[in-house]
Amino acid sequence: MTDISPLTHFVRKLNGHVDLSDEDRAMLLGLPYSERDVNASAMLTREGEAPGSCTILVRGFACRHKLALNGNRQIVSLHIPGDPLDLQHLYLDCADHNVQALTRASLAMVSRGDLRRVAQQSATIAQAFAVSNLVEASICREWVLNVGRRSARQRLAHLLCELATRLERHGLVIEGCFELPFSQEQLGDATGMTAVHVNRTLGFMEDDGLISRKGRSYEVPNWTALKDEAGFDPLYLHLNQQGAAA
Amino acid sequence: MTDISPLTHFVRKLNGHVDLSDEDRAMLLGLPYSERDVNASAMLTREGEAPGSCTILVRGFACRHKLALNGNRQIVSLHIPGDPLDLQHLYLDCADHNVQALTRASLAMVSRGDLRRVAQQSATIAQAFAVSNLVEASICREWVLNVGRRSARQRLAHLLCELATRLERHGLVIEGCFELPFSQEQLGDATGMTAVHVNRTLGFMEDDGLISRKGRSYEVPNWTALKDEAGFDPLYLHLNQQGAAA
DNA sequence: CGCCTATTTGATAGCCGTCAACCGGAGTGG
DNA sequence: CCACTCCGGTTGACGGCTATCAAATAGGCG
Repeated sequence: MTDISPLTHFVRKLNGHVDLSDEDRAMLLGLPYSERDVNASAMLTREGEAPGSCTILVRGFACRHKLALNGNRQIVSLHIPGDPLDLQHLYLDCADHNVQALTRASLAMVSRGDLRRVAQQSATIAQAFAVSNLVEASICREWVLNVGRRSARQRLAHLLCELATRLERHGLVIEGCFELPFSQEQLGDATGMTAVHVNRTLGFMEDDGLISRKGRSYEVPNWTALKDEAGFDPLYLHLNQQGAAA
Repeated sequence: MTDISPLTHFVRKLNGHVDLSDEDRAMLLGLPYSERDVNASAMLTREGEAPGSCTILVRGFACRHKLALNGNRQIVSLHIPGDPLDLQHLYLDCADHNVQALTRASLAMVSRGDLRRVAQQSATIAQAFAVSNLVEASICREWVLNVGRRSARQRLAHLLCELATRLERHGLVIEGCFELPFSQEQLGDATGMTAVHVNRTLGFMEDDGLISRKGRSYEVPNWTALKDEAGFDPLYLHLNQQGAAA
């Protein structure tokens, strides 16, 4: 398979969940899609809407978020290239959260009908979709733990571990360095903290040598130390089944 | 269908997610199962295990929970009669959380093979399983918001609203009264608070007339007031599609 | 009646939110 | 080229919500 299809990362992700056959991969890579570029902070879905087609994040970062009464925002998941952004709408008609781009992003729009079709033609693909949704749910459970029962420093450490692990699978971590194009306010919205406290806490973590930062790129000199600090166990990411090339 | 099958509540719940045909309901109610009674706080699944069969909660209450490094526990979901407890293990091999009974409970154990079979025979049932998992994920997202961005009082108010709404569908709320057989420590584990603070906060809510309590039974004199306090919008429960009798 | 658990209440400490100000870089327009 | 603006990051002071520690009370079950 050529590596230039916008769906490559998506297929690679699915292949990490189940063992796709060559035909499965071909079928997925052959899905008709239209590309769409959006600016940073573009709203992709609003709570209560019924999205028409399914979106796959090709380039850039996005999040799901919900709002409390007082306007406080809570990010409930972060998404990297290759992540489907509304696979759940194959089965649910109404969006229960907002989806928003965090950076400039490229999207591949695939029709629900076409996705349903490939899922009907291949039980393995259907299972891959199911697993994708279930892994998202597992990550969400870990976030409840993160936000509910860990200190500010542990929350951030854990988030960094998770994102690094997920990015690594797409080759986006090089020698412990990776780029997280999130503002500190966004990091706070993901961890249930204020931007000010994110700033301070990252500063302390840097003082302690857990991380080093330059702008929004992060370097982790000692992964073991960071993971121990966070209590990070990648089990919940369900990556055990290593997929090969897409 | 007779109303005495242990699977009745389960089928009714699925029927609330999709429109099951009469044959679908008959197929589900005809699933072979073995019943099992467990004591309060019995562990049903442990993180890291690979459950053999699927469990449906027939009577009593249960929860999923995870532990932080320091031993702090976070309950990530609460379950009432009719809820499947490991439907996700039709697709995932490894449990990413613990499942534990909170009261004495009756379980219906169904083999993964049998469940897979009915899902293959009826696309509607397969969809119902998918929706069940997705609704659980939606509830989990709401919990992230709850724990991350709401005050202690709002968290408890929201939890009460959610549980009352879910219980109501099974006829377990009578004139604003319902029974929540959870200790205050468990309520704290679900909302990211300590038992002491749960106690105080419930006391203040009672002082303010939002709820009244006798032991572990709760009465809500004014639902609108409680929902306003919590910022409760039942959209995320995806109950729009009202199922009829099971 | 006695044990054990859950609930309740009090006192204290600390993490984190809030408010506010300042700084720095990127983009814009004169 | 420089001034201006804006947004994000940084730092400080202060307060409040909630955790922690501790002890007393109540309730369930043998």
